Amino acid sequence: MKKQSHKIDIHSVAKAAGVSAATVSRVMNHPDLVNPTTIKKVERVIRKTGYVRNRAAQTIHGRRSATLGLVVPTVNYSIFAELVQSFNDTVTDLGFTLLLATHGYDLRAEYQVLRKLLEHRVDGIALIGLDHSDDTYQLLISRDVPAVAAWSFSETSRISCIGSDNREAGRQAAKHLLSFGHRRVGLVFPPTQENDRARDRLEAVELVLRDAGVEIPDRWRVRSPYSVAHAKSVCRELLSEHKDITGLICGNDIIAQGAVSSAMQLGLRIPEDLSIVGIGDFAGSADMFPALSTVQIPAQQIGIQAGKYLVQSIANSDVSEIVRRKMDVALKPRTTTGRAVRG
Amino acid sequence: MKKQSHKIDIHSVAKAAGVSAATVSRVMNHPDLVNPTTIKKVERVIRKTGYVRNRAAQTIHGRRSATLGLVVPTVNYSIFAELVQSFNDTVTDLGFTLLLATHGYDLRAEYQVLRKLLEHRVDGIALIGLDHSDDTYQLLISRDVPAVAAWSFSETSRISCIGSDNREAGRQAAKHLLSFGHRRVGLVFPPTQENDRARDRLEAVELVLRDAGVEIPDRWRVRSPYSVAHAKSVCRELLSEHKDITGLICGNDIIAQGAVSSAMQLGLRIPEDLSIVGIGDFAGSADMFPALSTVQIPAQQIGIQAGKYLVQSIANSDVSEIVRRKMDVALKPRTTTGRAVRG
DNA sequence: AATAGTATTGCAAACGTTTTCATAAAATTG
DNA sequence: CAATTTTATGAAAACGTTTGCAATACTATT
Repeated sequence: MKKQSHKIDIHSVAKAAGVSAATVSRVMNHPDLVNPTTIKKVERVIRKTGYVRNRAAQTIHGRRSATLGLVVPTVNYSIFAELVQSFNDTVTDLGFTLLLATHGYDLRAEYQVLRKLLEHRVDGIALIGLDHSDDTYQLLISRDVPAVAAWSFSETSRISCIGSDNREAGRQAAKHLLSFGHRRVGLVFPPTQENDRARDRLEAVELVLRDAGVEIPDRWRVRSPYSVAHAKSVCRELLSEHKDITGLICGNDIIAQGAVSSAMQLGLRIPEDLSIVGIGDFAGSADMFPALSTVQIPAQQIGIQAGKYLVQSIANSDVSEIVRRKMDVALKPRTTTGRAVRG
Repeated sequence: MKKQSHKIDIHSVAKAAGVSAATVSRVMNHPDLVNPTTIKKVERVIRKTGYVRNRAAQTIHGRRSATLGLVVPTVNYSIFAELVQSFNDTVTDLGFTLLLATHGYDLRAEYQVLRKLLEHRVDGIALIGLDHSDDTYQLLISRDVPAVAAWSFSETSRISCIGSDNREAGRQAAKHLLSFGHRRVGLVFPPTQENDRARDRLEAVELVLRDAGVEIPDRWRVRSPYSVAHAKSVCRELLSEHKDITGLICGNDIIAQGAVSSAMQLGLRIPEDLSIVGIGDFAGSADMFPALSTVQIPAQQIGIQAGKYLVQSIANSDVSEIVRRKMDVALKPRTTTGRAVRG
């Protein structure tokens, strides 16, 4: 019904309100500089005409684009769901809009999507983890756009990071299983090449086990991408071939869910016959049955902190200084782990 | 190392390459119009200088912004995960970048985020479902931006829609339970006010049950938001107070997962003591244990189709014509449902 | 060799804002 | 009441592209 003649720009609003374009602009951006009566008048016209301001024009003028880029490996499952949600909520409240991109755990693709985000002149960038191509780091630094690596923590990161120490997460998972006396432990992890989270976790797990004198034969080490179905299938194979395994450490909770499912299907009792520990504590892990023992990574907090940090460093335009914030992991012993009875 | 002096625009590239800005522009947008030798020359300079083109300037000129807006209720859990992922993959391949916004099942908030997306001059908009505020519909129509309602299907939708018939989904879920002889059935659904998917499903379920002569007392009808923890807690209460219930129909798979979890915790055997059916078939539902019986909504297909449709109708700029595409639902009988033994 | 076409390039206007500077009106001060 | 400060507004330049038009340099045709 209110089909406009399609050229409602700031000037037509200005004309209709009997003011200049400058005033309309100020009504939207610096209302404190304009007479309250004028504001009312202009706002009524804006509402009546259905004027929607053009951020592109604003951006081009050199102002902020009011957008933030978020690059995650995937939005499948709930792996990064809490992070995306809390990051988005945080920055939305602060007036930003989210440009989301995924790369499917391919760092070459990550570089490409990052470029696209920068073409749109995002005011800041959040990435997952610290494994990125050199091109990616170059680009981030040369454009000096505020950037933050979420999810991982490292004292030597090349850019700011807000996240957890994945080594610590791996360590806690392994120690948890050891504490129940498990010595025949299987390892189900995703490929670790371009994934510092998985790599750090796995390395720490192996270290802890070795230090405890626990030897893991290669055939107890299996690969699975982050997919319940895949994990379920590789675990079924592993568990049916090696019935002496009493514990499973999984690269994340999605894999652990697959592991639990396969174990139950094989008729194994959890945790009497088999203990399973995940990493992440994704939404739902606490409430599945049996409740998943896991090492919590505070995804929601990380999202909030990353969002706030980014917005703040945009406001201060203090891009140069690197900030590193460690978010504590926490063991969440639940019902998928227990004493090794067959041990 | 390649820290630029920070003013690399199309003109500096042009100068460095010894051509005009127009030519540089054409290299990026209409390479067929420029001499291959010149292309090479320009591309080398682009690479060397690290020039990243400014989409805002392009957008402002009236060209497309190469962005698409996607508005979903939430990205928590895996409810819309597959849709977001497949939509994103599809439109990314076609050269678009995704602006994502969430509204937390609040249609007032939805209007606000929609406005923000339009400020950024997205070339198209995808929303979830058909319940939207009048303001939202007004805005969509008055700006005549290509828009599509994903997830739901209705023959009388005010805008294009690509999705499933949620009535049909509800019908199949109810009939499935009836087919096993269940007559004492609990209903666990989210609030239905601003959620046409939930409302349609619930209405259809009630209709089918009534037609079959099955009466559902009000105390067997419970509300739960889409959260495993909430669903688990309300189901525990429901099931422990009303032990004669033999079947549960859940508003979606997340609720169903909570239901399964609570039932198992209460020591109920599934499906011997209690059958549970969900709606959605989210990633993981097939692989949990017990495998969830559910009515599949082809999320991935919907995402792909919605993406393609939007891009196409942008290319043809045929905004006016409304397209409605129905995506079939499919009952996926798995192991959480079976004959009513206590019936 | 002249002509007509085609391929390649540059010039400059246009896109819709924001902001600096200038000015006019109103309020404050002595 | 004059002088000064404050408040409110407008004119116009600037932001970085794209593209219509015009011009030039080739190529093919007669």
